[in-house]
Amino acid sequence: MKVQQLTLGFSWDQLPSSPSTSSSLSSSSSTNHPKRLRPLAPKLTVASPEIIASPAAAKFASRNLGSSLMQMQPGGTRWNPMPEQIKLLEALYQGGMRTPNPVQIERITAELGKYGRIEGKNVFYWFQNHKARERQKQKRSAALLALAANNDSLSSFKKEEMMVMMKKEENHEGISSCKRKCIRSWGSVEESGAGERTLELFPLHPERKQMG
Amino acid sequence: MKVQQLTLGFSWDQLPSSPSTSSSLSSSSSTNHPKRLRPLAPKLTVASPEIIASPAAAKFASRNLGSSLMQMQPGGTRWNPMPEQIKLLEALYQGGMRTPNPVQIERITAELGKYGRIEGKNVFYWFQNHKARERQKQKRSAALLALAANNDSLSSFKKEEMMVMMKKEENHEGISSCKRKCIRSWGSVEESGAGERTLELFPLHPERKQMG
DNA sequence: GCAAATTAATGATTTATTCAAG
DNA sequence: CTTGAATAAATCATTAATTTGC
Repeated sequence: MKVQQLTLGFSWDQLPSSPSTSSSLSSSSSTNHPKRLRPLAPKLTVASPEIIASPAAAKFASRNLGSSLMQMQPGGTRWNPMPEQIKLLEALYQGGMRTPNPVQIERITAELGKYGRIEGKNVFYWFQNHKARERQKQKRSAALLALAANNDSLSSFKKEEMMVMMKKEENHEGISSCKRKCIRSWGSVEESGAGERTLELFPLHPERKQMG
Repeated sequence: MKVQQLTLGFSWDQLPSSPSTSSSLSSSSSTNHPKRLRPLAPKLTVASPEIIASPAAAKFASRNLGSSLMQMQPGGTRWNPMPEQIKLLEALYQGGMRTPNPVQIERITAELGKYGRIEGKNVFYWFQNHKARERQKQKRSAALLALAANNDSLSSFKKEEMMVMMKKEENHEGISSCKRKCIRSWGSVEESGAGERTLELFPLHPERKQMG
């Protein structure tokens, strides 16, 4: 059934302000979505009691190493990333950076040095580890799925977590490659009396996420 | 399962694809097109017959939907927006529109149809893509700004060690297959001090498979 | 100047994530 | 907790634009 013949007055000035709530605007505009908190995120406790107080002090310290006074970190040797550092690194990672070249690492190190002692190798290792552990996450859930498929005892894991992971894998593995395609279609088909409809891809009720 | 076909009273219908417009589109007063002209002109005729088939139609076929006739459009290429269309869409975007609802999409489609063949899905995709890619740009420029804020200190780390490890990492990515593209994408070490050309901090296609 | 080869841009699809009603 | 609805992110694919060798 064609919905056509929109012989409306149609002034473009009205469009941006949707006549009916147009709530989708509110959810996606410039307001950054602060990643909903995830229950399972370990969140990497960076803060230990002996962390360097201010970024400036940290920077100064990083420039003037050699004094034993500067060895304020517990182990004394390992890089302990500051939250700001993690933030920038993850931003870069999400921007697509995987294996930065030396020039890039130098720049990143220089920037991160504002917030705490850091060397280029730390940056390099961080990318290496982050990349690898992202892959590990994927593989772990796949392995768990395989386990669950063959073994129903499953005593050592919580079943809730298992089900969550299985659900994630469902789309990839459960549905075979040939089948998971194309349930959607845009319906370029002529009307021709055919009963098939296209998948509704747009909210019929744009007011859905209208909530205070 | 997750997605299913809904039989709702709303479906996207494309504008009447005036079959005779191909010549008029390409030849009419097209001197004003600074970029992207002629949506219907096939560039090369190497194609075997099935290339013309649109993926949506193929999927549709694979899914047993009776489909007495599902002839795809003769000019079954993807939508290639006219400058006027882009101008209007960008105006709407800047006006705040991000995810237009079906009614809005219908109106926009009707309006843009004055300048060339277009369907509702094109409008929908345009907003989705534009929104996503504006976000990407924002992220990247933000990270670049953060990095550019500091360039004074150089970190101390062993470049040679890192290069060895990087080489290990890159082995499986088929760098050798691409000749000089990688130099552009990843930057080269020796241009560290030369020129003020902005170094690309992000690979264009980080995890992409090698090009054919 | 020109086509072939390549690159960058972006249209179109698919997959993963989020939210909250039931 | 499960599931439907919607969207964002990632990916695939095609085309305009650019480069390159003659």
